[in-house]
Amino acid sequence: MSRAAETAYEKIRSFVLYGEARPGMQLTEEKLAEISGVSRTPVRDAVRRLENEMLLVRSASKRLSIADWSEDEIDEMFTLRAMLEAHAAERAARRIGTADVEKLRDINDRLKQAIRQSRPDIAAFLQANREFHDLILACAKSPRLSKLLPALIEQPVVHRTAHQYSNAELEQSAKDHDELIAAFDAQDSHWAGAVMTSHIRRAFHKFSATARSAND
Amino acid sequence: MSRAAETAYEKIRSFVLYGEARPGMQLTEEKLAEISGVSRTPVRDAVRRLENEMLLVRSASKRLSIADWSEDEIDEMFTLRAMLEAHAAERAARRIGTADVEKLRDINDRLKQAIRQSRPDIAAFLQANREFHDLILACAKSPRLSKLLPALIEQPVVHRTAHQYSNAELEQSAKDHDELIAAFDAQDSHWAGAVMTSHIRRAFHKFSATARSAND
DNA sequence: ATCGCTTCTATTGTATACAATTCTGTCTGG
DNA sequence: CCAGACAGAATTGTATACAATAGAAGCGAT
Repeated sequence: MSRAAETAYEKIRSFVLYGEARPGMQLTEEKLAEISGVSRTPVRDAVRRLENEMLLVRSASKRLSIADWSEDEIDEMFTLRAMLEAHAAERAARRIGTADVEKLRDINDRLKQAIRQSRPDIAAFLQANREFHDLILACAKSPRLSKLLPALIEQPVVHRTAHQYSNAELEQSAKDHDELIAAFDAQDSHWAGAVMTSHIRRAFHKFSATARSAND
Repeated sequence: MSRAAETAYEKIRSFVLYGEARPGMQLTEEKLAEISGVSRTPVRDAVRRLENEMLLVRSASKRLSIADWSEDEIDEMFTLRAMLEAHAAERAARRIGTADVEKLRDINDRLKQAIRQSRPDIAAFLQANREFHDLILACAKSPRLSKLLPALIEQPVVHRTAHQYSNAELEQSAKDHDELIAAFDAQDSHWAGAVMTSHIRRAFHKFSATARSAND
């Protein structure tokens, strides 16, 4: 994807995630072209990608709208993500080298710095967290997994969850990462997988709890 | 995807799977347009889909070629597929109704018919097998899973495996399906998941064995 | 002869015009 | 007042021409 298609992708994506877009909202290719400042051709390209990530949905007959996930779908998303990220951690544990373990340590240090302040820097936390998980995925060396997982990590959900975290919960995340690093050091794939599973499933329940209270 | 894009998809797909295409072979959008008899625009569309299914790969700089999976990638594919199909079976076991269980029985009866002949009809076996697994996936009622799984069930691999099956192995497949149906009847998700796991992993080892002997 | 530069060619990316489809609102007959 | 059909508008799909970019070939200097 070159310049135009790539910028279209990014603009549309941030419009959907951080802009004034609302779930279920209808869109047209032309509007999106306007937003991203390119013609419809690269827009269609970007839209295909976003459809695959299931951020956009093509309604009954080809009309585009912004995805609106049911509670069951979000549960399922977390479950699948837990399965696949645990699997990624297991693979990574068998393949990772000391250099990459060091990198993970560095990233997690930055993550700790971000949260150990009078007011935790959630953006920096999310950034470091993302890098951490991405590096593990890279160490798993599975093209397939790398293609599948992004479709399960929906930024709106991740964001919303992180912004609800208490200090203790942020610390727990950092501790999970420490333990993952320990498991990688020991090249213990079972351990790594188990830590990753509980790491994700804790996030899941945090998310559910806040979603529930928001709906009351 | 309407007419042109859809026909392009199908033509390219069958060219890749059953045509004179070879793994690693380079392709150009124009050649594909020629093959499918439409212009490059819908071809690009189809190519995107096939890239997502990882049947086509975009090499370093945007050049297209036919995917060529390493042994490790195929292992990984089976492992992921086993995880996700087992999960689908578990979900289905909790949601399936008697009508759909009946349908599964019918499909599996057709499958048995196909293999219980002097010369088993592998095409009919594959067809019924596919319907069986598709119906389970539908009963799992998870849009996400439905999007993810197809990227893991590569037809070349499935085909190659099925054509190597002995009569006993074909029968074992049918028996697995019978047991899945029993698990669904009992709404026992653990049972269903376990049967599915072993069903897929057996296929995996059959595939590996024949692949290994073919390489000697 | 080889390395690096330049030019040319092949291939992919983008814009635009037009065709096909689907949606919306209005009108007519009952 | 409602159902169904029709006309018009909006939206998506396709083809084509052209632009940008990557790859290959040729050329000369050392």
